[in-house]
Amino acid sequence: MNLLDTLNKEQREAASTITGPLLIIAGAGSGKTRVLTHRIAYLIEEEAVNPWNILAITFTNKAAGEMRERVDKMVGYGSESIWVATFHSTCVRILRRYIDRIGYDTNFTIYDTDDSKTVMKEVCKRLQYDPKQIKERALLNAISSAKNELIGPKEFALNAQGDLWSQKVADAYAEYQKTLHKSNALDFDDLLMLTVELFRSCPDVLENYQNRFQYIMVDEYQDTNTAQFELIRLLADTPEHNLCVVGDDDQSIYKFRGANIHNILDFEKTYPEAKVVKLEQNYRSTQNILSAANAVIRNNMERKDKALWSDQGEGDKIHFKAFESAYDEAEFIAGDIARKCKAERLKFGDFAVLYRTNAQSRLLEEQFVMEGMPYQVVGGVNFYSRKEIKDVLAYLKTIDNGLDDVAVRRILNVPKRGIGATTIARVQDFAAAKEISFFEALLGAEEIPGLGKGASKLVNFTTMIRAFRGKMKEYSLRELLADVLETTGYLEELKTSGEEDAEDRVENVEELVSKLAAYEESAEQPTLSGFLEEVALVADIDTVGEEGDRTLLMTLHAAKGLEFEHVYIAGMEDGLFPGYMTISSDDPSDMEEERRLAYVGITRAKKHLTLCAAQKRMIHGETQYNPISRFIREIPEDLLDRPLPEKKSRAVDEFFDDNDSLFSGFGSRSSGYGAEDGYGHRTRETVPDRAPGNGVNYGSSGTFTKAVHSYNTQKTLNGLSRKTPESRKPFIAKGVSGLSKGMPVGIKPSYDVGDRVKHIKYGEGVVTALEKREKDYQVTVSFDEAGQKIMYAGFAKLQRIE
DNA sequence: CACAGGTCTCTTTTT
DNA sequence: GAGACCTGTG
Repeated sequence: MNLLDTLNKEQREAASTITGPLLIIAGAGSGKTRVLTHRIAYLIEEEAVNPWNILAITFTNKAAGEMRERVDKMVGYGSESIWVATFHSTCVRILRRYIDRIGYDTNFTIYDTDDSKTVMKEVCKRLQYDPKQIKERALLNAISSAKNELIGPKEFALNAQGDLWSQKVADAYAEYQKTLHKSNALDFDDLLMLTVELFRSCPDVLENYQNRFQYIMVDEYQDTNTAQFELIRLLADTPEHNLCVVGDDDQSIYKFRGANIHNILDFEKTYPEAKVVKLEQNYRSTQNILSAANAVIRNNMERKDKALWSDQGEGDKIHFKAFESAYDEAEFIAGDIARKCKAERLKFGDFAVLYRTNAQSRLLEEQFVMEGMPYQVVGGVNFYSRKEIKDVLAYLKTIDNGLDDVAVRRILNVPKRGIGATTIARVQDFAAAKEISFFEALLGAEEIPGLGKGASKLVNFTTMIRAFRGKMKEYSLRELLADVLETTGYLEELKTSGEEDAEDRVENVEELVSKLAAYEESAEQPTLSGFLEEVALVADIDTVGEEGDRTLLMTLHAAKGLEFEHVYIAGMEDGLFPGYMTISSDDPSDMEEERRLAYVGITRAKKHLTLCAAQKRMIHGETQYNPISRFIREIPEDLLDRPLPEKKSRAVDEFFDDNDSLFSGFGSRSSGYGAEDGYGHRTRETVPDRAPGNGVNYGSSGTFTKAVHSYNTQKTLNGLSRKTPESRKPFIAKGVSGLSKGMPVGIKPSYDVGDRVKHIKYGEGVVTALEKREKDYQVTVSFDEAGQKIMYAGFAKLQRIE
């Protein structure tokens, strides 16, 4: 049997075209990964290509891992020598070997966004920039874009002439880069830019890799930026141009990160001899879902014409639900999934909830906990950017590379060693004057003038670090980390800090310990540097495994490449999705990008798609009233299971003209609203409370999940009473800060003074007071563990217990 | 030097 | 609503 027999005609053509440039336009769900893996197998088995000569590049580690796994299954011997990696890790591997050719040390560390920010703060201080006028963030964004466009500090300065802001950026860029270089550190963008620089300035190195990578494949090509484009172009700059890129221009959603959709749109201009194959048959979704996706994406101008089709039949209509509030929306989604799982014996893992912004996960998460359902939030705060993890890693980095100033300074006084700001400033000045690193300055603490007794504290610190370094030879990595946690007293301080989430933090540190242990076991030659490097390049999506039956909650961005039987998209409102920034942008391509995101979201669903909108929700502490998303209105009505409320475009202040039809954008006849369809106000009492005590996700089987935050309503109270700032944004209800008109008074809770109640976060306690307030009941509870708390009944969601 | 409390801003998306 | 930042106090 032929290797390619199971492919359709187009797929087969794509997989068997092996010489010259090849562009595969692969619509969502068209079997792209299948084609890539078959192509690799075909190269090796039919064309006798040496696996060693194959390079396959992806964006995420997860994608790389999956590809590797699938290729392994198809290709017997030799598949391990295929180079399958992400852009960033590919660059790291190359730079570790050759970066000394362009003036860096091969033992460089990688700075994440947080670290970059710390450096930039420093730079701004040095350049005496007014933090009110010049934001680090803006500078970093400008520098990042420059790097993505392969513009180095010198070239940037040349271009900046005559423009005041650009000149400020140019100075900061130069200084920033100098600081990084001194710390022997590279940021994410450097990895790409410097690899290109290396190739350009060292033709022998480039040639070496060109010889090795005779067959190059790039996945998700629509998301490449200029640096990535150039990197690939250089590698494929051989007489044969054996370059195969796969992508879908309709799924280009990373413009904010420098992705240039023209890389894929203009592929044929770069390589006039290129062959193009379009994969339009979709094997994932029903026709109704595809028709909806097609209808939405058709509104974009900048795209290659194509239309997905399926032979799986029409399937269900698209479900549309509108709710009064974001709270109702979340309640419905969690309840609906719970109900379906129970009634139809479906698995939680068959469901995913997608949203535009990470902030939306909170309400959903709360509801999932209420329902006692297993779930995992993907994204949000990356595991490796959590404070406690960064602290511990900073110790390891300091031990590994003393030049990493950011790491050293991070932990110098963590846990507290009585080393304050003045001392640090003196060390800093000394280091700057002597042109040595911060750590080197610490080593010579006695020579630093004006330190007084502070000097001995610094000596204690450096002695400790040097002791760790000394022990590295005899220690395993695990032992080293255990020693660090013990000797520094970090874990001890964390445990006794009394902070509310101390427990979660300790768990996270323990998680890190097991990650290190796992690394040490699986790596061929485990080293501290190796571990730190691996850790620097993981994305949150990478940690989503197959195992465990739980519903995934994530942003639309994170969902790219995934598929689920049931998909819910929450927050389909103009102002949120498409976002406010997009709506007010004068660049039409911004809206196109947003629309592509909608397309990505819709095409994640295999069988059932539910689109949700809420007429009001809190954003940045303000209550916003948003109309239904234009993307929903772009879907033909006959594909939806219910008619949309009439669209009206009335001015914002007219919202409040009459109380009866307050939210005209949603249709005053209230058709389609949750309350009357029986789902919108699904009561909490109907589902047994299986919620775990402290937000640990039921059944999440070892994968890291974000802990549920407390909803301490003391803060809410402040939030509500705060004056709503004068706002220029559209769709924001001016002057309404939740407490004023139209808000119903909370229903008297089911518990009373003297009852025992249970709170998600604080555990059990006794109600000591219950008072009616303007908007809600204020309840005071004396918790067994957490002490007395005052909260609003509507928010606290207390459960009465016997 | 450490900590508590207040103010301000903010991201939309992330390797 | 939360984090970063600033300020005043012990």
